[in-house]
Parts: sequence; C-alpha cells; structure tokens
Amino acid sequence: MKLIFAGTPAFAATALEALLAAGHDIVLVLTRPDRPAGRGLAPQPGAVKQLALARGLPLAQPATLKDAAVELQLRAVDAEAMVVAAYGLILPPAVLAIPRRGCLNIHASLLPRWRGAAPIQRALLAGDAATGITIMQMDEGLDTGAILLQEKIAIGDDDTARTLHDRLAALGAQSIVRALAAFPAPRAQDDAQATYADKIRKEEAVIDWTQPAQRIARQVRAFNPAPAANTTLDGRRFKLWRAHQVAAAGAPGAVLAADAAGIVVACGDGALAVEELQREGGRALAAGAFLAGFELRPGARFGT
RNA sequence: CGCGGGGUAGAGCAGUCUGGUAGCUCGUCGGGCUCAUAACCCGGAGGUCGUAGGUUCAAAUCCUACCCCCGCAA
Repeated sequence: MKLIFAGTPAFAATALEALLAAGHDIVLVLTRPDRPAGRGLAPQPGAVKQLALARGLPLAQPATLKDAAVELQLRAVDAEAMVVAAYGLILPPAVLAIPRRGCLNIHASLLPRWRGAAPIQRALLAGDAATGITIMQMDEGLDTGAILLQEKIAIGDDDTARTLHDRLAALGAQSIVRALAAFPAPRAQDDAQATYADKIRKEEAVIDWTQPAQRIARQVRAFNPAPAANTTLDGRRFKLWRAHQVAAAGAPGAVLAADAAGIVVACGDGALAVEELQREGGRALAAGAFLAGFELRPGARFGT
C-alpha cells in the first residue's frame, strides 16, 4: 500500500520498520526538523530520520504542515493512507483529508484513557494495572478519533517507562500492520471516559519525601529513563533509577539503612529502598557499588 | 565554541591545588575465630594512574593535544 509515514523518535521508527518489513510502499517520510540537543547543542536527527536515510526513503522535515507547499507535496505522492506515530506536529484538517483512506495514528494507551502527549508515564504514575495500543482514525481533536483496533498489555511491578515504551512500540508496530491489512470498522470513543496525559514537566520528577512511598516508587518507574526521579543531598542532585516500597518509618527523607540491598529512605508513609542511583557527574550505580565510594553519614537526609 | 563534573587494582572512590614509597571500602585468595555464617580478626595477590607528547633530577600530581563517561541547560 502506498503510505506516507509521519513520526520522529524511536517509538515511531519501530513502526516504520515493521511497515517496510510488511512490504508497504513508503512514498514519503515526514519527521521533525533536527533540533539542537545534547552537550554542545549539536542538531540531533531523530530515530525515524536515521532509519529513513539508511533505507533511502524520501524524507521531508517541514517546520509546520500548515503550509501550502507542504500540502501540495503530500497530495503529489498520492498515498492511500498516512500513518502517524509520535510525530510532534499538528496535522491541520486540510492534511488529514489528503490520503484517500485518511490518517491512522498509533497511540500508546487504551483510548479514551490517556489522550495526549505522555500516556506511558501517566499510566505508570497513576498505578494503572494495564495499558495498551490504540490504532485510530485521526480527526481534528487531540486523540479523539474513532478506534479501529486496540491491544492490551499488563503493567508489571517492575515496569518502567523504558520497558513499557519498548513493549508498546513493538505492539504498536504489529498493530498498525494488522490494521492496514484489515481496516476494521471504526467505532467512536466514549468521550465521557476520557482522561488526559499532560506532558511531563521536569519539576514533577523532583521527589517530595513527605509523599507516600507508593507514590514515590511510581515516580521512579514513570520517570525512568527521562527525566529521572531526583532528589538532593547537601545541595547535590541524585537521580533514582530503581527503588521499591518497604515497610519502615522515620522522618521524611531520612536514611534509615544503607547496604548492598538498598538505601532505605523514610517517606511520608512507609519507606523507599533505593536499589540503583546516580550522583551528578557519575554514572548509575547499584546501591552496593555506590556505597563503596560514597560515605552516607548516619542521619543523612535527602531533600536537603 | 552553551555551563560543569569525571576517567587511579575486578567494582566504587580518595590522593592532584602544595611534584618525591600507590591509599580506602567492597570483591577475590589464604589463614584464624566460631556449633555455624553473607558476621568478626589476621595476612596475600591484583594497578602501563584514559591516550600521546612536553617540563623536571623526579609526574597520578604541572603544561599541550586527543579519546571516552556523566550532570545541567536546550
């Protein structure tokens, strides 16, 4: 099938790879312009761009789709459908109407729950027991289109945004291939059940030790690998990569125990056993290795 | 040239400012103690100090270039 593909990061690249493997004819790849990122502020191409270049696919990186020239280009390739996954740009109504069979979106939640930018992290933060992939027919609203297909997966106690992302990317890739093969009849979303997954603000990843341990444990999982749940000690920042809730009590932020099994920190309700952490300038370390070279004085208190 | 921290024994770190015997915690190996042990005590092995060059009687330490890792910001 002649397709336009629009996407930018790894989540989208996984889908693009599956579409190619399924034999689809990708007549144009849209991806966001390279943005200055990382140390040195060098422009970084997204995963989709790298894949498109490696496969020799036609590539366009418009800054906006609300542009007559871009619209002409999209019309000219005469695609049957457009697949959109984590693209990062708004598709105006005029663009949505271009492909004969419209635009299909791969969304990483069971819509109408978690419409919006950060469905994976929000599901983890909320403590959801399950999430999944929705393939929907895009309309003008924010993730409000009719549903063609949904696939559900369980969220495990050890799942992080990274592990969930990877599983959902694979599931999304598989799902879009199936949806294109069958084009199931769309069914409307129940707007009354809708919830919104706002973008993650980095302040949300700063740990408030007066919160219950359960909530902090969810922050750690939801914000791994980015932006990383973090706290401070004597003004220096520490990222927490792995932790679980344990039964213990003390002043919020106080270190109750520290050995290879974990650094136990008191929370507002219960305590958190930190299994892997990272200090400024250093790499992520398991609790045992961290403690070998960092003296955690008795009475140390995080959040200071 | 966005700002900053770092690379030293298998792991994690101190030592660098003020050049002069390679140090700590853990691991590992051997011995001891013990009913026993991941506990405790004693002892040992293990390091081209990121790479290349320079200064010096002498460089982990000072100078120059390069490679690699990480935090901030975006």
